Amino acid sequence: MPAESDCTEMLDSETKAVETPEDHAEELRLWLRLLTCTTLIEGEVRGRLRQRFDVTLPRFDLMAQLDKAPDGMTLSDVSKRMMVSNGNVTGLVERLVESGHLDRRTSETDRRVQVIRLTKLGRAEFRKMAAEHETWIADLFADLSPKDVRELMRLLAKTKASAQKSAARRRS
Amino acid sequence: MPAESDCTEMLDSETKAVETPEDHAEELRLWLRLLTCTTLIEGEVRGRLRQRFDVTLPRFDLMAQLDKAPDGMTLSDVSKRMMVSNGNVTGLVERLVESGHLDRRTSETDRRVQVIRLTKLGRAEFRKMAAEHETWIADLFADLSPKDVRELMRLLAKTKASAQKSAARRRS
DNA sequence: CCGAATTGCTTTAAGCATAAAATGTTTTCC
DNA sequence: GGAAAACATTTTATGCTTAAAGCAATTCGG
Repeated sequence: MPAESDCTEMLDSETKAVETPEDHAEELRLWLRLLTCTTLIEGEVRGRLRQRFDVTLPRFDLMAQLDKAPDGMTLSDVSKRMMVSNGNVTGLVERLVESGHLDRRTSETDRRVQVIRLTKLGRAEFRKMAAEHETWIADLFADLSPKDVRELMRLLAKTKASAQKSAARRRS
Repeated sequence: MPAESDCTEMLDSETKAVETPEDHAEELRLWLRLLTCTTLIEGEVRGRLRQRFDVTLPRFDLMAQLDKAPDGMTLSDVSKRMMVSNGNVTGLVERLVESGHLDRRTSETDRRVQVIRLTKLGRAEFRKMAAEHETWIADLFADLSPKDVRELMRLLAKTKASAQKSAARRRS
């Protein structure tokens, strides 16, 4: 048995007598800060999309996914990529088909599958929005140096991997 | 006129003839990664809160705010702290009062103001949830070294400041 | 004082989001 | 071939979220 658990150990959850509840306040503060940053930027982007283009963020996100897939995507693909529930996509697509931005058809080889893609209108509108959107993001991150950006990218990649591992751990 | 704008310049938005549209792909990628991380972790926390305590994340967040304010808070305070709309808080509070977790009363000095605080039940339940929640967060960030955590904190602070500045710039 | 902002909150209408159950389709595997 | 499992999507029930409009109480400027 290790004298001191100096870092992360699986043992904690398996050895019975863990006396020190351990202090995870730093991680908690980090999580709250991460959340604050995201909420702040997301709210800003949402507001600008609404003001300038009268479009919602989820609609924009969905169109962004489709813009990268000229041959279309299935609803499941979209759902995975956007990390939202299946049912959510159904409604979102419904409204975007309604407004003429999306085209939806049943796959010919598998009648369970719906393939959606941007219409000409949808693509044109998205491109316009995306160009402006990119400048907003650049402005929101304007005070970060290129080095900061690189470093953040690296640390967030590490964070993502860590979280995915933890999520997988739970599911198993 | 500077020969080359080698970094961020206000000039860009003021001098008419900016030929190069500039490449902000890095910032865009950073934003997407930030969003992915947050969504991933948030979804995980949401799921665990639901499974273990049958509580939603917004409810938990609201209780967390109140736990830090033994004398209670006004709805506006809560709304600002949580960075959500006023109307949102109204409904959340309604349901939490209903379930006996919150106590709400009209301020005696200003009858527009509603002061809410945790009930004994609310506080007890929150403390139980918070303790477990902290271990989840620790686990989700487990692969980050203490140095990584510090560095991320620093960079996110910088990011937050930058975004706030940009948001203020727009509002003015 | 008193009308005009301002403030704090609620309501409304629309849309977003989830989990879980239901529906129809295709595979799998005896 | 045919039951059972797996799959893609939709439906259902509930709750969250926003922007904008509305209401009541307070404060401000003349």
